[in-house]
Amino acid sequence: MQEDRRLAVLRAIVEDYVATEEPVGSKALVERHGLNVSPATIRNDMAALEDEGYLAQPHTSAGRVPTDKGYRLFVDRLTTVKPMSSAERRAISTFLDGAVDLDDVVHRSVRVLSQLTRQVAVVQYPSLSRSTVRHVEIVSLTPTRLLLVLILSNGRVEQRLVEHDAEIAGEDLTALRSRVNRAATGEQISQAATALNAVVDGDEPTPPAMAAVVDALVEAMSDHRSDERIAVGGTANLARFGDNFESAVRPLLEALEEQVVLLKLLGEATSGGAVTVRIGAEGPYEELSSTSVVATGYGPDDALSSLGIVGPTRMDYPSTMAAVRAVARYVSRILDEG
Amino acid sequence: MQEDRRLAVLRAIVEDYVATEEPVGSKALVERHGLNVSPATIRNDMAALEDEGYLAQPHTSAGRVPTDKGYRLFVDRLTTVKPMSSAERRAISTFLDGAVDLDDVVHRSVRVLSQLTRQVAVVQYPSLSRSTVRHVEIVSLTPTRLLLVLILSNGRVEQRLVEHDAEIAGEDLTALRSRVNRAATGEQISQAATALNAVVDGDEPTPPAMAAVVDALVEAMSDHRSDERIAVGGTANLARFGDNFESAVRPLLEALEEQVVLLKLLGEATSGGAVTVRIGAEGPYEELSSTSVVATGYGPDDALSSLGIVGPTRMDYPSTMAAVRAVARYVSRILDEG
DNA sequence: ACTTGGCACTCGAATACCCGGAGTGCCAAA
DNA sequence: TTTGGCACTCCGGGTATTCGAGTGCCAAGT
Repeated sequence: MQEDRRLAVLRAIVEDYVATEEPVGSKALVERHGLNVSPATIRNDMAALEDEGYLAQPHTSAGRVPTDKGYRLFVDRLTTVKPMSSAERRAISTFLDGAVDLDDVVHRSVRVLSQLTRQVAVVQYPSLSRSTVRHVEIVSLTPTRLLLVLILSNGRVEQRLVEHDAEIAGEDLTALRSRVNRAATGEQISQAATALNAVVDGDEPTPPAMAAVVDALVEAMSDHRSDERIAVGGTANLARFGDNFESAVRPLLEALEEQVVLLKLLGEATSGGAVTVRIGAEGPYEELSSTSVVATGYGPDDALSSLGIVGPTRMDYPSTMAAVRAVARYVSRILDEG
Repeated sequence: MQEDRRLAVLRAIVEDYVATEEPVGSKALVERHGLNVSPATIRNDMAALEDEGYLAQPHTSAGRVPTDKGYRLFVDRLTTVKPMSSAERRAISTFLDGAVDLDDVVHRSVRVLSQLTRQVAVVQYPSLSRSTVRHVEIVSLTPTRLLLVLILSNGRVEQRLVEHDAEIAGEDLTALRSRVNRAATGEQISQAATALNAVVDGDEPTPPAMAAVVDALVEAMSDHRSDERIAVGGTANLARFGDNFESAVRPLLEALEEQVVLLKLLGEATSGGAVTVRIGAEGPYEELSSTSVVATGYGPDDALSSLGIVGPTRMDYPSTMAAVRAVARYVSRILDEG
C-alpha cells in the first residue's frame, strides 16, 4: 500500500523534474498529480526514498531531485515504453526509405534519431564481422599493380592496392580470381579469411602473386577500422544542457570525438534485443557522470551493430527509449531488404 | 607619422584583446607595448579609430574592442602570416604521413588542424569534378546484375549496381569493359561523361546492356554527393567560446551539421591559392555574426577542394592562418604523391 | 499504524546598495 | 601635436536584507 504510493511518488518526481528542470517539492507534487493525500504524507515518503538513495536534495530546504539510482528504478520498473505516434512512425519510415546506400542509411538514421529525441544521436556503422563475402574482384591496373575489390553482404565495399614484382598474364589473373572467389564467396568474413589462407598453403601450385593477394584480402577482412566508424548528429542539442558547460558538455564533446569511448558505450548495448540504458556514473567514465546513454542493437538478431543517443541523465526516458527502439527496428528492416 | 602610429595602435589592441579577452585601455596599451607616447595620445588615436569604425566601446568608460572592420584591416594590412615552428611542421607531416587512404587523410587533417588552432576544423573531401577516371571495372554479380566500379584519380572509388533484363555473355562483358575504358580512362570526369554518351550514340553496334551501364556511370560521375561531404573536428574547442552559448555556439553547431552552409563558407575560399578570411557578419549568415572562417583551397592549383577552421571573431589570426596554410600544403603534397 | 495540520526553521535567489578602480573625454599648457 | 591634469562614468564585486518555497518534526486525528 504505502510501498505502491512511494513508487508513484518517485515516478511523479522523475516526470516533474524532467519536465520542469527544477527540484520538485511536496506541495507542487500533490497538486500536479492526482495524489489524494496531503503534502505532509508525501514528505514522509520522500524522506524515506531519500534514505534509500533514490532521491537527493540539492540543499536543505529545496525540493527533491532523482539520483542515478532513482532514475534506474524508474526505467527498470516504472516505465512502460510508450509506443510512438503513427505520425512519428510514418516520419521515420519515409525519411529512412529515401536512403540510397549504406552510408546514407546511417546518416539519415542519426538525423532522424537526433530530431526525434532532441538529443545527440550516435549510430555505429554495420560491422564487418558478421557479414559474408559476396564477391571478390581483382583488376589489373598496371602490369605490376592489382586492385582488389571486396564486396560484402552488408553493402560495404573495401578496396586494396597490391604491388607485385612479376607480371601476371591474363589467364593467370582469371584463375586467381576464380580460385579466390571459390574459397571466399558466401563465407562469413572470419571463415573466409582462414579459407583463403588455406588455399595458399594447399597443394595446388599457386600463381606468383597469389600470396600477396591473399595477404591483402585477409588484412582487409580483419581490418576492423570500418567497424569502428561512427556517425554523430544533433550536437546542437547540447545547447539544451543549459548550465554546466565545462563540467558536462565539454567532456561529452570530447567523448564524441573519441570514437573509442563511444564504441565502448554503445558496445554494452549490443546484447539481447532490448533497449539498454546506462545512467550517469554507472559506466567507467567519470567525466560522463551526468550523462546517460540509451542504446540498442540493430540488424539481424540486433547483433549487427548498435545505435543510440547520449544525453543528460535528466531526460525523458520513456519517449527516448521508444524512439531509439523504433529507429533501430526500421533500420534493421531496411538493411534486411537492401 | 600619426597614421603609422594609429595602425600600430590598432594592431596592438587586436593583439591584446585576443590575448586577454578583455577590452583594452590606453594605459595598459602603452605599458605592454613599447609605444613611446603617453596614454593621452593613445586616447586620441583610439577616438579617431573609433570614429572610423575600427574600434568600439562595449560601454562608456570601458576599454576598446576591435570591430569586424578592425579585424579586417588587421588581417589585410597588419598581418604577416608567421611561419610555423619547425616542431609544428614536423608534427603535421609525421601525423599526416601516417594516413593509409583518402578518408584517413581527411580525418587526420581535421584532427591536426583542430589541435593546432584549437578551433573547430572543417575539411571538405576532395571533389570529384577535377579528377580523372583511372579505371572502370564491370563485374557480373548474378546473370542479371552488374556491379560497376569507378576508380578516380583522387583515390575515390564509386560503385553502382545495374539491373538488366537480357543475360550477357562473357565476351560481351569483356568488350563492354574495354570499350567503356577506352572512352573514359584518363579523361576528366566531365569529359568522360560526354565521351561515354557519345559511345552509345555512335555507329558501332552496342551490346544490349550498354545503355544502362553508361547511364549508371554517367550518373555516378555527375553525382556530386561526395563533393558535398565534409569532415568536422575539434568541436570540443567550442567550449572556449565561454559566454554567449545560445547566441554563438548553438547556431554554429547547427551550421556544422548543415553541410550546405559549411560548403558555402568554404566554397568562397577555394579561389586563388591564398588563405581567405571571412570575419563576422561579412557573410550572408547573420546567426554566425560572431564567428570567423579561415579557409583555403588545397590540391593541385589549390582548386581541388578546401579546408579551414571556424572560430570566434576574436581569434589569433596570424597563427591560425599559418596553421591552415601549412596543413593545406601538406595535404596537397600527400595527395600529389598518393 | 498512517495520515494530517501546524509551526519553526533553513537556505538559496532576488534585490538593493555601496564602493573602488579602470577608463574616458576634454582642456589648457608645452 | 603631444601631454598632464581633472572631473565624470560606469561596471564589477562585495555586503546586507528580504522573500518564499520547502523541509522536519510533533502532536492530534482517524
